Amino acid sequence: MVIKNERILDAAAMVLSKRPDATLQTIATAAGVSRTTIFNRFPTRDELLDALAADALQRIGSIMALVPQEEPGDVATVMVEITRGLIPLEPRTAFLRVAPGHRSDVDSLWEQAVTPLAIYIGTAQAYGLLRGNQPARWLVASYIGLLFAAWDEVSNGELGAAQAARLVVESWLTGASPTPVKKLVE
Amino acid sequence: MVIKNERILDAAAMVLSKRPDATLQTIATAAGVSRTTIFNRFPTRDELLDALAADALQRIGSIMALVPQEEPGDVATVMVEITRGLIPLEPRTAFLRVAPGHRSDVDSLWEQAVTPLAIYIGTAQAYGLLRGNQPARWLVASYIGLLFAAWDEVSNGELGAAQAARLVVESWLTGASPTPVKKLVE
DNA sequence: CAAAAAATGAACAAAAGTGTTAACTTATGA
DNA sequence: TCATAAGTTAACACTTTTGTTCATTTTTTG
Repeated sequence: MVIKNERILDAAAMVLSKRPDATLQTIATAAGVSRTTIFNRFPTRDELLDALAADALQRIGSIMALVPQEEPGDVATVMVEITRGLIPLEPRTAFLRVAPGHRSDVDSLWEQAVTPLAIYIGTAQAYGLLRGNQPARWLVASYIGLLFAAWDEVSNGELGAAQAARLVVESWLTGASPTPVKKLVE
Repeated sequence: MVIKNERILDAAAMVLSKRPDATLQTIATAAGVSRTTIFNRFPTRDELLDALAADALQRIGSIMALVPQEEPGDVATVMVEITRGLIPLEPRTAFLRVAPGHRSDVDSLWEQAVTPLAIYIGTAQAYGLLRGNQPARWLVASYIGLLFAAWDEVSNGELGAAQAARLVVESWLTGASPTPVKKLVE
């Protein structure tokens, strides 16, 4: 019954993203499961949080792994693709920004999950496809910042997933100024 | 001795931004103060958090209030100005993204603090100074997202305050593409 | 249908955190 | 310097949460 684990993780991710200090009872109720069952699956609270973080980072990593590592191709196309993949992850990953009590290596795991994107952005800069007068690190951070903003808007119901993905890439690439430099794909 | 209140709020903001579930003992230690003293100043934990949130939102609101409400002027200049004001607020405000247990009206107070910017952005759109094909709400959200990203980079020591402010506005206005539409002020 | 596996509820101990109180010490200022 | 205010330590009761145990019920599956 691995399926019930999913229900627990699902509920935990949802509840914790709103209340990082939520109790196991709250999570159990949200999962439609008794508190004892959670302890059967995850011996301690921390292990639940670990599993949750590992799962979330794995999901993010597997999307990030889709970016090409050799030739950068068309940046807009690539970014739209991964953004479309990342946006729907929100329910299971948004808590990462918030929930405490994780293992301390969460930061380095995050860094690791994002590495393919960082490499890609560095390469694209080298090809002159992204501006060279900003640190590659900032280009990554700003993209993630926009992704988080989009996650919020989607979870608020202010944006749909497809629209959000488009806005993130549009904003990240061409900003808020009128008459963008070039048209985005699609 | 209002000054000691400041030390407590300072420490609380710092500690809570890293660990939203930090105990009062942790905060007290970080403030170099005994736990009892905190209770003398703030009768309950929630009241401390309330005071902290109110202070943080007031700081943000007072910077946001600087944007012109009539003629939009030069958007880049305006955005650089408020961003320069917002970046240094990080130590006292970053916890807002994270710390739970606040009064439930924190969201609406946040909305309220950001309203001047939202109005400004709407006006600038109407003047054709910002792209019209994105919801004003997203233009606000994306700016905030970039601001948060910059807060992180500054608190990591990856960026200096001045550099961060410049990057936020540059990214928000013109994005990551090469050959920006127009040069930013300064 | 019957056996096995899993989930539940209830009760309990242990730990951690909040909030209170009181006696003691340090700082402040008239 | 003396009186007052403020801060500290220590102890305590209370509450909440975690984690455990076990008897009972439900679900799965052969």
